[in-house]
Amino acid sequence: MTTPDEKGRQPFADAAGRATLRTVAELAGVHVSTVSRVLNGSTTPGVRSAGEQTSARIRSIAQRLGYTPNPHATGLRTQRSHLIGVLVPRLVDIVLATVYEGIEEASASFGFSTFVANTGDDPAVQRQRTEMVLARRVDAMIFGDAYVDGRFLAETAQRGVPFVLVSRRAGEYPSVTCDDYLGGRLAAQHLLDLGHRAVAVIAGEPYASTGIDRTRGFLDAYAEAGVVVDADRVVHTHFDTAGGRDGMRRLLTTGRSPTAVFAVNDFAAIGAMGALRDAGATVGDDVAVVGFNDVPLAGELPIALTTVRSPMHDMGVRAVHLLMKLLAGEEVESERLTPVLVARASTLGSRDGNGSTDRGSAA
Amino acid sequence: MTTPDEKGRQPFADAAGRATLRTVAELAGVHVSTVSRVLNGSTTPGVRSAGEQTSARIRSIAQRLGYTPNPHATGLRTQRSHLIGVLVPRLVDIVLATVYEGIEEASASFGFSTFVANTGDDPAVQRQRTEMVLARRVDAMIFGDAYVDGRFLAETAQRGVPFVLVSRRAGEYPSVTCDDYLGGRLAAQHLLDLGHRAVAVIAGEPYASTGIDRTRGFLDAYAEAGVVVDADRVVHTHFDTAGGRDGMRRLLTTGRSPTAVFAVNDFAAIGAMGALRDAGATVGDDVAVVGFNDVPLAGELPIALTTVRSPMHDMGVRAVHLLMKLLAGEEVESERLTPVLVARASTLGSRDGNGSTDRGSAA
DNA sequence: CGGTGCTGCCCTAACGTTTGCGCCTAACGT
DNA sequence: ACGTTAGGCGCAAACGTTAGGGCAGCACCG
Repeated sequence: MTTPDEKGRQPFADAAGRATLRTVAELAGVHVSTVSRVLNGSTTPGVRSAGEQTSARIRSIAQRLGYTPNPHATGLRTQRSHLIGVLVPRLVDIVLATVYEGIEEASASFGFSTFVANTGDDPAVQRQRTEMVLARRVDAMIFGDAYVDGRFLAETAQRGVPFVLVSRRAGEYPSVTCDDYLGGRLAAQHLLDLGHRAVAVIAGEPYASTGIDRTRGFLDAYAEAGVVVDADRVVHTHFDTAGGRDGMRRLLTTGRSPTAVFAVNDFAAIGAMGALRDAGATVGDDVAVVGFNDVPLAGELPIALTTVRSPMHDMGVRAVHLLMKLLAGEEVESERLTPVLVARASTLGSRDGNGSTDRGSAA
Repeated sequence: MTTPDEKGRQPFADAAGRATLRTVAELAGVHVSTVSRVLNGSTTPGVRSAGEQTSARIRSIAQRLGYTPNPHATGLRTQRSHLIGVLVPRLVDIVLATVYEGIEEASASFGFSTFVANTGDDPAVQRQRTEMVLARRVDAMIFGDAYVDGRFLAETAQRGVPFVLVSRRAGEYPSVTCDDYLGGRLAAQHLLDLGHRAVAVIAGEPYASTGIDRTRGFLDAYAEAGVVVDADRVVHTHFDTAGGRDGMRRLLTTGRSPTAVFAVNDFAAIGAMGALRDAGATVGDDVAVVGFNDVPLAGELPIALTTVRSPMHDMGVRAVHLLMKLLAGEEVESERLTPVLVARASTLGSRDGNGSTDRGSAA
C-alpha cells in the first residue's frame, strides 16, 4: 500500500509527507534524540543539549522543512496533550462566546488548544460531554456551565482532573467571575436614584450563581434602602430573549405592575422590552429596564439599554491564567472582576437624547 | 518517579490511572491485539475477530473498567485524528456561532471532535490559525471565513488538506451556503411590494460572498422592476452593529435619504436602526429596514426586525455531512439552502400591532 | 602520565494502538 | 487414519516522540 517514495516526496517523512524528527536528523547527520533536545530547548539544567553550530544547523533545517512535532506522538510519550476542554451552556449566547474568545486567545498564547462543547445546562449532557472531552485526554478543563451546588463538579474533581470555573462560581472550586453581587447592587442603586420603589427582578435560572448573586445584590441594596421586594416580584426564567419575554408577561399578570425591572441578563432584558412593547408600555418612559453584561448591541437598540457591564473577555483570559497556575502546582484563589453600570435610555427615558453615548460610572 | 503501583490503582493502567488495552487484556487473559480487534468490531472481512464468548467477556471487562482508547496512540498508529479544524471570522457573531453549533453537533455524531479558531477575517490570522490547526494533525477543515477570491484556499488545497466551506462560497470549492442571491431578491420583492423606490443597501464586507450575493440579488430584482439603485446608495461595512451604524450614517449624509434600507446582516440592520433613531427617524414608519439571517432577537426588538431567515444551524450540519462524503472519497457538490422572508414591524410599521408574531412566507 | 570532569552526542526503551502474518487446534472430507 | 482447512488467537513491528543512561574525546590538574 505505502509506496516508499511516491513522487519525490521528502524521504523519511510521515504518511502525509510531513517532516518528522527523523527527516531532520537524517539531513543534519545527527541522531533524532539530539534534534528533539535542540528543538525543545532542553531546559533541563542537568542534561546537556547539543553544541552551538549543530543546534543552529538543526534549527535551520527544521525551519526549512516546516517541521512541526506530531502532537499524537508527543502526547503519547509525555502524557500531556496541551489540550483544554471547555464546557459552556451555549456558544450562541454571546456572553459565553465572548468569554470563550478570551479563553481561546489566552490558551493559544500558552501553547494550548481548546475543545468546546455545548451542554445546554443539561446535567445529563454535561456528564456526557465531559466524558467525551476527557476521552480526548485533555490536560484540564474549564467549566462555564457550573451548577451552583457543584455536585457534578465533585465527581470530576475526584477523578483528578484539574479545572477552573468561569462566569459562574460553585462551592469552593477556583473560579473567575464577575462580582455579580456588586453588579446587582449597582443596578439597584441606579433605580433607587431614579426614584423607583415598585421594582421587579427577572432572575434567570435558579441554579446559576450569576443570576443568584445579581438578584441577591439587588434585593439587599433595596432592603437597605427600606424597600422590600415581594417574592412574587422575582421570577426565574431562561437567560434568553424568550425567557425574558415570558418572565415579563408573568410579572405583568400579577396585577401591580412594576415601574422598573432588573433583568440579570441583557437578552432577558430585551425579551422583557418586547413584552412591555406588546403590552403597550414605553420602555424608558413608562417602565425602566436594566440588563446585565452590556453586550455590544445593548447600546444600539432603538431604545438603548441601561445595563451593568461585565468584563466577559477578560474573564476568559483570567480563567486560563488561573488554570495555568493550577497546572503549575501553585496555590490559586478565585477572582471576582468588577462590573460597571452603563446608564442609557431604557432607564433615563427619552428626556435624554436616547443615550447613544455610553457613560460608564466607575463602581 | 513512577511508582509502579501507587495506591491500589489499576495495574497496567496508564499514568493517569486510566485503563489501557493492556489492562483489559490482562484481566481477560488474552493478548492486547485480540482486545483491540474485538473492540474495534474488526469489520475487515478477511481478518477474523475473536470467538463469541471471548468477545463478550472482553467487552464486559472494558465496559466495567471504563476503557476508552487513547486517541494519541490511535492517532499515531492510524495517522487519523478524527479531528476537524474549523475557522470562523468571529464566534461572538451569533450567526457563525449557530453554524458552529451545527458543525459541532454533527461532528460528534460522526465521532469527530472540532477545534475552532477565530480569524477576524484577517488573512494573516487565517494563515497562522490554519497552520496551528494543521499542526494538530486534523483530518480535515471547515472554513467559515472564506474570501470570495479563494486565493488562500488554493494554498490549503495544494497541501492536500480536505476541506469544505460553510456560510460563504469561494471559487469552485465545495460549500454549503444559504441561497443568498435568492435572499436578496426576497428582500427586494418585499420592499417593492410596499412601494419603496428610494432604497439603499448596507452591503457588508466586499470580500464575503454572503454580502455580495445578497446585494446582487437585491439589485437585480430592483433592476427588473425598472428601478436602478445608484452606486452611492450601496455602502460596504463591517458585519456588526457598529458597521451598520456607520453605514447608515454615511447613507444619511449623501443628501437624498432612502425610504428603505436593506442590510445584509441583522446586526448591521440593528446598527442602522440605531443611527436612524439618532437621526430622529422612526424605523418602520419613516424608514423601512430589512435585515438578514433572522437571529433570535430580531423579533424581540422594540421595533421588531423584518429579515430574511437563513438556515444557520442546518448549514453547519450539512457542511459536516458534505465533509464526510468528501473524506469517504465520494463526489461532492455544493449546496444552497433556501431562505425565507419574515416580515415584521421594521418594514410594516406601527400599523401592524408591531408584529411580535413571525409570519414566515415560503420562498 | 593517570585521573577527573566536562562537553557533545548516541542508544534504547518506552508511551498505547493497530495490523499483517503465522501458529495452534479442532473439525471436516476422503 | 491422514491431509486439509478454517477459526481463534498470539507475535511483533511499527507510528513519532521523549528522556535516562551512557560513551567517547578533550582539557585540566596534580
